[in-house]
Amino acid sequence: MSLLKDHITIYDIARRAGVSIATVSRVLTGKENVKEETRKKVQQVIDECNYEPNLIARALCNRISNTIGMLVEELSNPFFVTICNEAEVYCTNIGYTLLFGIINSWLGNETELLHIIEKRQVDGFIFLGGKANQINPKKSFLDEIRKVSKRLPIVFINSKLDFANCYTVRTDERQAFAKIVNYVISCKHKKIGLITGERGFVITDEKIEVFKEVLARHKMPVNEEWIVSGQYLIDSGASSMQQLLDLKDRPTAVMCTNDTLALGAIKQTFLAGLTVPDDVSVTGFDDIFISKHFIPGITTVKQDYHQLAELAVKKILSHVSGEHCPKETTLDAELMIRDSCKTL
Amino acid sequence: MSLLKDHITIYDIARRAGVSIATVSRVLTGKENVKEETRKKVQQVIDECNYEPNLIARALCNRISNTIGMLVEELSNPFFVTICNEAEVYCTNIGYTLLFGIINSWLGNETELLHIIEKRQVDGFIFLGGKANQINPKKSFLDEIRKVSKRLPIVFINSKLDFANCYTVRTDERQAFAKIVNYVISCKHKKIGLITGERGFVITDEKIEVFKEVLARHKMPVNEEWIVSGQYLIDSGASSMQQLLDLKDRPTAVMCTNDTLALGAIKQTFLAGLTVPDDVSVTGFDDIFISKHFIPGITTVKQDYHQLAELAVKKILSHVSGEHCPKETTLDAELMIRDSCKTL
DNA sequence: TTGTATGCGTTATCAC
DNA sequence: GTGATAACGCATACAA
Repeated sequence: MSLLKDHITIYDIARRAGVSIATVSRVLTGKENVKEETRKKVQQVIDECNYEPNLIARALCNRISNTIGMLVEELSNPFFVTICNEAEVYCTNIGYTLLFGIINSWLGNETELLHIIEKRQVDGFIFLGGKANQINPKKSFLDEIRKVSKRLPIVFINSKLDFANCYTVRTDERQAFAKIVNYVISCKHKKIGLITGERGFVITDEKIEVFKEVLARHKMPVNEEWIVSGQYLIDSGASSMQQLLDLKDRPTAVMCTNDTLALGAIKQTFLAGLTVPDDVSVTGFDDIFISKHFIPGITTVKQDYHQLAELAVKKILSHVSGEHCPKETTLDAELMIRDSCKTL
Repeated sequence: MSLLKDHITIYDIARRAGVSIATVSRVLTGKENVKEETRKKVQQVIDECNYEPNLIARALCNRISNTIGMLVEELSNPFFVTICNEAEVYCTNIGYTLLFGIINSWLGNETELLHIIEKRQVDGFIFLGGKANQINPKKSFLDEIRKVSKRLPIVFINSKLDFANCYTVRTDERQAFAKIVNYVISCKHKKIGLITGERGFVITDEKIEVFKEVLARHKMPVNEEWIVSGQYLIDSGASSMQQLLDLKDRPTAVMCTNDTLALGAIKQTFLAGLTVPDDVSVTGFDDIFISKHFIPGITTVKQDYHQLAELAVKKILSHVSGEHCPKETTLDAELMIRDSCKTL
């Protein structure tokens, strides 16, 4: 039985210091005035005892837990992990703690996971991926989000739901993808293919739109046969690529809507006995950590992971402390030119 | 001000159901007897109101938070992430929540991070990597762990510290590494090199020992020049490989103490104009997700991520509930033969 | 400047 | 089988 943790409490400190618990609490929070002399004495006792306030008790008392729920689609995706990492580090530094919920791995549904975490009295939620990323989320999901958002602030990373206390931090993916499409075109490619993940998601459909728009702007025809959609998995990227390679008239450059797909596409190209970028150029999106180490280094677009994460947390904090903060913040992305796409 | 969350409490339920809060609490916990009729009535009100008990209050009352602190060295390492993912999912399913602390990214030191998390009244700690993995951790660190372990159970994944409430779940890395060394030898390689991460860590030094032992058992001489140590980073694996390639008499197979190093080693081999496995064979350890997708697929050893994570959590639970549980559990690993190591 | 008393939302120990 | 009531550890309004 380890229940008996016989922790030191504020009462112990008060007794040893010869003051009331109110005074101890005052030096703890540092908000109210305490005579310097007594403050010192109390602080000394605190140090001697290695006393640490019980954050659970404090949370119950304050109705603020200094805790944020983070619902992330999939930790196995390097893009998501990096953001979680950044968010976690930032939170730790400001005395917050993240409670993670991993959507895809959880057997129940997304809103159920939301409730499980909400029971722990988080001060807000951050959404990264998941249903919030769908073009047309189910009404039941939207209703639930709307209800929760009445109680707590919610921040969406790279997606957007327009309810009262909902915020968004996102990369301007339209602009970012336009950037890389333009780059590929500038490499003199006339026959450009596109491999995507699941349709019906913002991160997919937006890029398909942009792809077509930019080609149109350059008076280049869009060959629908060269746009192949699958899932956001390496194997899916591979099979999509094979599909393109099998074409009689195949593209000289294949763009992918994320790096995971590009990884699969490049792999498949090699397996087919061809080389990237000599036989076919490939590009990605996100700049996950392995992209610069892959062979060849993947030309892609780098999102500002750090800002994405930090701003998401900051929006929650602002909301909680009653400060005004913009509902939506958009970030730029950077084109990372490496070796997987060559100039013809 | 969102402080006013006007949550529904157990009092509201009690009032609406016409019973006392004690009765509501009874149906909530389900431990004590309640007349079926009143139980139904109360449950109905609970459902109608979508009432969810406040876990913060419950934790304060029970002195059990249903929360576990997980200190992980580095979330950017795919090996660690996978374990965290597994642990998180298992915890969610049993009503627990993990509080992560990311050691390397945290500016302070490891024990400070430990205290930050302990303030949240976690029921135990899981350590993954970090100083616990060192062969000779500093005394100050050991003292701190010993102190904390008097209050809370601690589980080490793939490392071991021998204090009262400390547990260990680990892959038998000695046996596992011996397995792959034997495999490489069985591929007729006579000249085998070894690339490692930082010395002074269990995961490194143990493998070096095993490497030498197995070679000796096969009456093969150990060439110290072929053992090159660096850090557990892709770039380090790359530069170590270059060092080996620069040798007049170089090995035909290069083993790495983890997959990250193998990634770098293979990359560098290609950059040097050579190919894996035709010019040099390479092996890894851990089987991170990208290893099977790399070109060539990396021959490596797969740890049982799922068991590693689940058993760690279970040991905490057992300890908390006063059940006996073995101090140490050892798991087997599986040799994953792919394409990066060929038979001569 | 400091102390007393109350509340935060539960669970658990008593009585009844 | 059920209902008061006292913890749990802290912050704070109000008094002194």
